[in-house]
Amino acid sequence: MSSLGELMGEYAGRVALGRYYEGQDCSLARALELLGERWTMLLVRDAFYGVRRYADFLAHLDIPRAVLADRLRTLTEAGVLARRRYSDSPPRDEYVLTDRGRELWAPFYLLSQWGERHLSAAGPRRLFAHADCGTLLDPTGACPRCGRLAPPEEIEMRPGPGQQDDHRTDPVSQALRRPRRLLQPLLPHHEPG
Amino acid sequence: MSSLGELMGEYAGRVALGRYYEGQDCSLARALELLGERWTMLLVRDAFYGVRRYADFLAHLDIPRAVLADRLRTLTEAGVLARRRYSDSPPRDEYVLTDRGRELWAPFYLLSQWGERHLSAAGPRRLFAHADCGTLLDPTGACPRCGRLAPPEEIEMRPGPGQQDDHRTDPVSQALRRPRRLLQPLLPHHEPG
DNA sequence: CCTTCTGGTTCATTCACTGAACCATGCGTA
DNA sequence: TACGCATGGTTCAGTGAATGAACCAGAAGG
Repeated sequence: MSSLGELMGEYAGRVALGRYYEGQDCSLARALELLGERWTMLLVRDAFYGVRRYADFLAHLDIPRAVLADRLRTLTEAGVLARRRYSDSPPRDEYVLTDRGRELWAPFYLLSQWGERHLSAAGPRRLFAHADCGTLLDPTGACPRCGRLAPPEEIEMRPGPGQQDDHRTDPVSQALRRPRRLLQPLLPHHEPG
Repeated sequence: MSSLGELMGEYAGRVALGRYYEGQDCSLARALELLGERWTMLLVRDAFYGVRRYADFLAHLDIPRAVLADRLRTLTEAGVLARRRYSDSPPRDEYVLTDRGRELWAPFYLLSQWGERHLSAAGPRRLFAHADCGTLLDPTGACPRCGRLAPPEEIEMRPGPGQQDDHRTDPVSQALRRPRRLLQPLLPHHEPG
């Protein structure tokens, strides 16, 4: 349906509706053609939280199956996610963030913090701390103690005071309410790669 | 059609399709309900570039008029943009970023830089420099010389080597190809209040 | 009175998302 | 061998949102 080559190449006059911003010669428009469709950013967010499997995305997002399959395909073709086999005897694949995908942490964190400040009635639902030293990150995503931006691998997510607003009962949501390191697989179902 | 109150309040079971992510108890989902619709983020980007008037957004974005009117209404109700009268004798209004809107600079800049690194074939189309000292910003949006994040008011935008890929001929695009301070009105049409 | 500028609204068409049903593979076990 | 089930999809009719062209209205200006 869509490939990175198509995304980076010439597509003058080809598609007029939907995901493309043809006339916009702008890198933000390019990023939004990939990430700006409905559900896509939430899917990447879940990947940071450790969700890796089709069924787990489905349980946590209430996303239509067809849309989920399409988004996983698009993000994989764009090199944001990688599809990886973690089991052979039942053949099972998982989707994990690539380096390119992990670089999205900072913009996602900042956008989320903006939403927290301006659109959330209760307090923060999730808190993010630098796992190495236990210090809560500042609104820019930096660790105040270490004085540098914390990469997602070093971040621990904890429930915050607004967590009570989370009414979801699926197993994925329950797992995500416990303190956990970002990018770590959600459940000890398997030992990846 | 939508208000900030509606956005922040309870809307359990009310809307199932379109812009809302009902089941998602997450501040990123809240932010995306407001900003994640088609065209909305590009509109905010243009506001950072100094675009303020309906006709100028229209000329620069090739956005359907009905969608533009809807997005301006939604962003204004959410307090991201403010509608301001800048002329009485022909009554004219403009849309300017509020404090809340200007806080979106950092996430937008980071997302745009990500797109620049991974989805743009040519070099950067636009360069951003700290106007006070003339130094180019680093990929996090900080001024390497001053050692701090540059707020949008202090940023100058200049054409970069990838600028040649910009084929737009409308007056707004032409104005945006010249070096300019962010948030400053696009054309000296008027002296805003 | 006629035209232009600006900032919209209306509406038929087209496209994307939704949700429910269905399908295929590969175990596990009886 | 059959049955059941977990996983990861595809198909498709129905719905809602985006598109784009046409139309509209207020206020100058000539």
